[in-house]
Amino acid sequence: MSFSSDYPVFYVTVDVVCLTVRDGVFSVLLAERGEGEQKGRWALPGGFVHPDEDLETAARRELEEETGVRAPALLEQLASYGDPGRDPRGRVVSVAHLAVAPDLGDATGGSDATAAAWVSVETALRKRLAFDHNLILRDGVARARAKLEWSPVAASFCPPEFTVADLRGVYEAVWGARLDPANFHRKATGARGFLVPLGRTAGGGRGRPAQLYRVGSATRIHPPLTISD
Amino acid sequence: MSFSSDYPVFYVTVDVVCLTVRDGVFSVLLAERGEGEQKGRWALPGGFVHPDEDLETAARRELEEETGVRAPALLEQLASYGDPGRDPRGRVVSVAHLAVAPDLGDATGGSDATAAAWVSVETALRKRLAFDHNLILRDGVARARAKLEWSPVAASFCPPEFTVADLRGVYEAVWGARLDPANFHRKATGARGFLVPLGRTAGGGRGRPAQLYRVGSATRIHPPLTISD
DNA sequence: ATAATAGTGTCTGTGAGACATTATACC
DNA sequence: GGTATAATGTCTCACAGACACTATTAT
Repeated sequence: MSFSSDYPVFYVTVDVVCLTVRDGVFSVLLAERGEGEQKGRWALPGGFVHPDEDLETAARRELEEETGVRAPALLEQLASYGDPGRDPRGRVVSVAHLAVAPDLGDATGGSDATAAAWVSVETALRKRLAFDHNLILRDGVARARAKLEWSPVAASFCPPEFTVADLRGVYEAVWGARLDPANFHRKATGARGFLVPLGRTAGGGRGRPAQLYRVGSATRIHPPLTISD
Repeated sequence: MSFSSDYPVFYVTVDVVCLTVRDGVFSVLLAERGEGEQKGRWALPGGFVHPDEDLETAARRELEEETGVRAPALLEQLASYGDPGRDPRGRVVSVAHLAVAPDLGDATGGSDATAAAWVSVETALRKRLAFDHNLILRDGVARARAKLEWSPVAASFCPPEFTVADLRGVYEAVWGARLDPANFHRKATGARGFLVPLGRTAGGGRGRPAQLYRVGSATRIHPPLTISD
């Protein structure tokens, strides 16, 4: 280091808003805090960035260590939270990330034996989470809802092969709205580069079997799937 | 502080991508670095966050100290940049901000006597800026271009009272595209809550005098002003 | 009058939403 | 056949883009 010793010093953490849809319920991954500050309170998974680690790597590592969730389909930076006093132990800036995963079943907890659980977003927002994690969660949820309109992020909530009805279920759960199946089908399959048909059908349903798709390479879906005004 | 002494320690800075439109040219505010690291190279204005200051306040302070620009019409967080090695002096995380200001005339430089100048975005992106500021600038420009579609941010590039032609000039400069004046007029004035007519006209132009407007209270413009496909 | 810019009208194509209709499975 | 879901077709309305046209100023 070549900074003089009177430069202000900070601690930097990452926190992860990890979202999924489980049985039609829009859910977020929470970890119960063990020993130390805010013990026993629920919080977003996260922790201190290591000295030689970039921010995204730290987010991925903390997510797995605290909750056992590996390799989410999407992980991107959300925003940073650095108000003085947001952590009573010192000056901590947290770089929050947004992760999206398909339904992975119950959370097992991570290698450091903290408890982890999927909680419905509605419930989580009503809880009193640790630090400023209510604010971070609100921002993450808002980002996810907005991104559904113009990005293929909905497919990140689904397994690699999925039906149009699966995808519609994601939109309905995240937006908390009912969508017309017929119009949704036409719009989703018509958005260029969004869905790639696999030529096979899904079994197990009650009616006519649905085509299977995988997500295409487009980074924006066009025209966007607008949430009804 | 109650962290044990072996927690990793970081320095936290803010950098500001401050954008404007000057005589039809989409421009960014750069500062020439004085003594110290990367001396003589152009950089985004920014600096270290003070111990008791929140991030947005720090961004506002650094912008004024280094360039003399006060109270931009918009200042919001952009993203954080924290790769190990992005600053050779130590582990520095920079929280970048996006600012938008109307044309303020030539930059005078700030109280600490560094040089500051408005540079066309095109030129700035071709320069080799300090640290990872080329990346930050790219991200800021992309954010601004995207926000024009659905937010009233274009008005932040204008003085408090402006004409529809002024506003169109912002879109054309930022997007680098020509827009049909007739259709733009209909869309801009038709977007609910975007423009508030003042009932007065602007003088000085060559043709029929244009109505003056101020920006409305809407946070999203609807329907959006889409950039032509 | 001419030029220049502001602002409106009109036409056409695309897409959204409502909803009817057909297709294909299980019971 | 009855029911459930997938997928397509049809109709109407709103809006985007192209562009003709009118309005109001300066020279």
